[in-house]
Amino acid sequence: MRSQRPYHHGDLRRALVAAALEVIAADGPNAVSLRELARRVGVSHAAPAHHFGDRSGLLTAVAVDGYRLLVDELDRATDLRDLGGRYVSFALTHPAHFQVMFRPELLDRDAPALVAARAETRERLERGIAAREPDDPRLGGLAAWSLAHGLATLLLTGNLPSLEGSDPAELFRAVCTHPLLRPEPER
Amino acid sequence: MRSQRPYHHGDLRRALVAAALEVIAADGPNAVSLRELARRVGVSHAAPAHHFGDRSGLLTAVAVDGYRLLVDELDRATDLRDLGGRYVSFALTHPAHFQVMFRPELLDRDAPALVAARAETRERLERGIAAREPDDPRLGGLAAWSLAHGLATLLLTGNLPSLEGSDPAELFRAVCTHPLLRPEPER
DNA sequence: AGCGCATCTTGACGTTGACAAGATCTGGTG
DNA sequence: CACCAGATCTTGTCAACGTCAAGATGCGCT
Repeated sequence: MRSQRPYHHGDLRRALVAAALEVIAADGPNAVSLRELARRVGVSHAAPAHHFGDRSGLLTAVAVDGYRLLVDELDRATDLRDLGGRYVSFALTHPAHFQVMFRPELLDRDAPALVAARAETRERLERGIAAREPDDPRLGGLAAWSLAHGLATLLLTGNLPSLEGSDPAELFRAVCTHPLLRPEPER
Repeated sequence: MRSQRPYHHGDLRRALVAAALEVIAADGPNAVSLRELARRVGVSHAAPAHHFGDRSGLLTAVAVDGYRLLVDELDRATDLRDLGGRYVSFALTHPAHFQVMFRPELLDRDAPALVAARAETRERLERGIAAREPDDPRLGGLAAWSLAHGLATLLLTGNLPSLEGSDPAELFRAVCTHPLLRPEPER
């Protein structure tokens, strides 16, 4: 935040990620342009390339950042239902991160930092499931994750306009409890 | 499929949508370039603009196409669980359509054809819910839609590699029945 | 036969991602 | 303290893209 910009920005990498998050939150990930981010931050058009290689490198950094935040959030969960609530809540408080995290074609799929961050997240989810459903965590995990992820995605894509203002965690809890998801009665 | 291309293509609109679907299925929606589609189809670089206006117009046409196909599929459903199964199944057999349908920032949100197609789809979903849960279809619908949509999305984004080959409808049925989603016992 | 309009082409402009080569600064070694 | 190696950033360039404007072509209706 200096009036005269020195030759070295000092914290360019972080600044670019922050700028990218703003753009994504406003207009989605495809609106992200390396050149415009550079302009916003006040560096030359090719400066971002040095830190991220290319566009997908930048978005990968955003995704990694997101996975780290999500892990922090999930670590605070007390039980499985709370875990799901926090998952949905994270998606809505960090929509830019969440979108990028689940758009693999935008990312460097095999970047070590990304696979590590993803593995860490998955471990948290599996741990939450295993605590509740020790016998067959696979199917249970799938059910819980699908429900939370679907709710989050539908909310984020504007498909549930009537629920726009609701508390996401509360919503997940309600949906989770709904009798509809119980096994169908024999007919 | 003629050796000499006449001045008028004859079915350019449909051909462009088909080409777009190929590209999307291969590399995602951002990989769609009007110029490359034109090249594939054998017309000049500005021909697509006449039919779709701009890029988002083309993708909107793809989305509308997708909603129509989805409606056709959902109309075949016998009960609610079948409806969900068909939803997930559609997502995996028409991944290109599905992706675009749920990426609002790529579309002309208010295009009449789009809002009509979307309304028609939503009506099918609500009808399926109301048949099972006549009292409070809102929450039940949310639960079922979230579960189906989440499962579909996780499968499509490669987050469930171990389930890659499975039958989607079968998966939905299993997930739907899983006791995890029953109300938690009092503690 | 001929006209109007939808369809398609050609050409141009500004923007972007990516690459290459050079400028500037920083931290550590002598 | 002098100085160098490498990290950081700039400048210049290229092909590709979306979009617009203006012109060419041919279909179908009268």
